[in-house]
Amino acid sequence: MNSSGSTKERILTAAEVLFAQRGFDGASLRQLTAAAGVNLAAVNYHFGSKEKLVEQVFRRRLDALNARRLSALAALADADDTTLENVLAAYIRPALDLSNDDSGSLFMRVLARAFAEHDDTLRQFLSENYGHVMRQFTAEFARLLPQLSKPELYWRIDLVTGALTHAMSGFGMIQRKSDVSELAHREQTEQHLIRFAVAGLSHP
Amino acid sequence: MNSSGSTKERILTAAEVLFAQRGFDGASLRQLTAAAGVNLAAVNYHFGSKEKLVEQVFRRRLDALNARRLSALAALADADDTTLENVLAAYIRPALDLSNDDSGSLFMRVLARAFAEHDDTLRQFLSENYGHVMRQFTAEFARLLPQLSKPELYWRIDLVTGALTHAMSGFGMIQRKSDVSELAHREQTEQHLIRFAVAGLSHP
DNA sequence: CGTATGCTCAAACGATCGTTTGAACTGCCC
DNA sequence: GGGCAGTTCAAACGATCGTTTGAGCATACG
Repeated sequence: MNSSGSTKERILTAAEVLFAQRGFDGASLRQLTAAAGVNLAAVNYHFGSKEKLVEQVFRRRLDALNARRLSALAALADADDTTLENVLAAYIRPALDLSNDDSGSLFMRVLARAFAEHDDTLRQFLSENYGHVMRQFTAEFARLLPQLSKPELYWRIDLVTGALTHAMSGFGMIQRKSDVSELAHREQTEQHLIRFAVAGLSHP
Repeated sequence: MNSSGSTKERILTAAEVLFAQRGFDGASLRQLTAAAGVNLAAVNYHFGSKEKLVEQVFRRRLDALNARRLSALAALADADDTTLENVLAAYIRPALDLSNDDSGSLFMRVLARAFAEHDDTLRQFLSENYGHVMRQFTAEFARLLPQLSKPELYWRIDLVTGALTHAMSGFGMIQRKSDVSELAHREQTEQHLIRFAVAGLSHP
């Protein structure tokens, strides 16, 4: 049982863990509130419903994640340094940083689950609130890869997104070896993802 | 309500549709048996439990899918024609063919859901029954890409798997245009996936 | 001190879940 | 026709779900 922070924060943190482990439907409010060390009724009191709790779990992480992505992208434009590698890094690095945060590490899995569940309500929420981020990065890719037709570019971005979502949510078999530091592993991971994405986006 | 085939077949087909739409937990036996036009108790009578029904849904499709993948790979070896493109086609084409089958088209989504759900029971079942297929293809990739270290190769296969799973389960935004035939669209898709995978696997 | 406000609590609500039961129905062999 | 194995059926079981309720507790303000 978690016992630090406010009731709301404890619920959000416990929800993130349990949603990642068992899914949105699979994690019950009784398990969740027990893990958070709060009363069952606290969820409906503070969030209104389970569905609104799910939204808040996304908001807490995605607001920070996408703000960092956009500011990293803006920093590249300011420095006149918008190479394909750098734009990809602006997209990938904030997500990998999140994986370092002990409680945030599970969030990418929650996100991947949301994609897999095809829940229209959730997809619409994500599209409405964070679609502009993807649109901004897509525009940058289009500028950097002018030789690609629109459909061709969308195809490649779609495939790269699939690969990154898969990898960052920890589906794969790649695990950190004990003789590699956490920092070194993250930088290795970042380099793998970026080089793969560059190849996938810009191949002839 | 479906009304063709035996009770078992009707249940399996309805289950595939509903599992793809609502997930394994989200689809109830009552919805499922109503859609199949059979009695609620028929699932437990014919399959023993809901969990065993899930296994059978996978078995029915994966047995055929992986047999076709392996025979396509064997055909390449016989013809002495094991290029990277051809090996990837042997893996991808049977899955895309499945997407054409009206009732099979949802199965790749079911498979992607299974990945996302991180269910240990299901993952173990898939690994035990179909792990040898992935191992055989991995060995072929290792032979065709001798310049890559083992970890490097695994990284790339992992990322390619993510991209293909994502794309083939229809997560992406790519839809067939009305002025493109179904056959032409599938061949375009296949070419996109193969060229992307070749780039991701063999980039310098 | 009194009371208003924000929060927590145990308990209960109705709904829905997977599963089980025992009777009814089917087609086939003796 | 009588009996039998295979299958279908409506009904019920206990468990668990999200949500609601109303009493109780805390803290701050007049």
